[in-house]
Amino acid sequence: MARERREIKRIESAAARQVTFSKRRRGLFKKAEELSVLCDADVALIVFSSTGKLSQFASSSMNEIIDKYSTHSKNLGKTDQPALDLNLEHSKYANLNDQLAEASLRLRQMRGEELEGLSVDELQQLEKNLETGLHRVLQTKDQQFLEQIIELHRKVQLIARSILKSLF
Amino acid sequence: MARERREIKRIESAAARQVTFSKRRRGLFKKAEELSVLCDADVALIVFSSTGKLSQFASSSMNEIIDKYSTHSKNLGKTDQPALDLNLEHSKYANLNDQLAEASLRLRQMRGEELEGLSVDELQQLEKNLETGLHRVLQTKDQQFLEQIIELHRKVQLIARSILKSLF
DNA sequence: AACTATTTATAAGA
DNA sequence: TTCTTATAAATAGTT
Repeated sequence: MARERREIKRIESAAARQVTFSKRRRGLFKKAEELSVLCDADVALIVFSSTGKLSQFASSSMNEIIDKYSTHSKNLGKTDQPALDLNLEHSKYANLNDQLAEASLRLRQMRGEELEGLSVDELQQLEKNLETGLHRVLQTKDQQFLEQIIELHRKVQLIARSILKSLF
Repeated sequence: MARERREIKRIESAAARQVTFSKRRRGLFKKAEELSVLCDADVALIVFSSTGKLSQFASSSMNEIIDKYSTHSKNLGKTDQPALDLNLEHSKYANLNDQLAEASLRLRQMRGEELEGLSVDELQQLEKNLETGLHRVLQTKDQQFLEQIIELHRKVQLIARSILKSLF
């Protein structure tokens, strides 16, 4: 909604994604609050950024709304109630475990390990990711070197000046 | 945002409130989805109209997000923890969560994102890992190409033989 | 539900 | 991150 229309798909650049996230999150929370006030609605909004940071809004109490939600959606549910909490705890844990296993595998594969099961297409995707990553790392490293050189230059000049001053 | 600016306070007329609720609810859900897609965020939105009707949106699974929310907010929470087991469960869970966050960060860094905090030494280590990984991926890909070529050769020969046989 | 005059949100740039 | 500004999008009141 601005200088240019933006297609609704994942923003690849992490920096741009972060900027857009900040701006749109603010807008979304504002609209959520406005809806709750204008229309006397009960609204809960939970947002986790891609880096895992939590933001939340609740027009009343978050727990209250979540409870209300659970009751509502349970009406259409099928799970019998006895060990629901335990099951939930367990599946939560198992799910997280799965995600961790997945992430570890990806990491090992980026290090060139456990490539046996991958198709040629998957290998090529991996290659592309590695090349992009390598390119960005090199760029960042160069940038840091450059900054250090500039800083050193600055210091040398300062020293030179103070020597000159002390001489005359 | 239209013919006239509307003050953000409860709309007294039930009819007008209902109309505005419909329009704004649609807008809010659209924005919630856009944020989740554009910024790769996990978003959950629960709305109860003033008449008690439920609408919901979740970028992944509502239960999953609510679980994640519960764990997060428990970290800063005040609720007294009656059972020791729950604490144990929770710290296990939190620990796993930390590990996952760590793995995700490493993955993003291998893709060349979030390099800002890294020292030159860390960047060089990352570069070395990427080069090693890339080298191994290329080797594996070549290997697979080679195997496919050999397999094709074998098949061609089989076909050639059977054609020869059928001719004589 | 459709139509627009306006207000708001926001993408890009600084 | 914050500000600015041109433009896209949402929406209040009307039909």
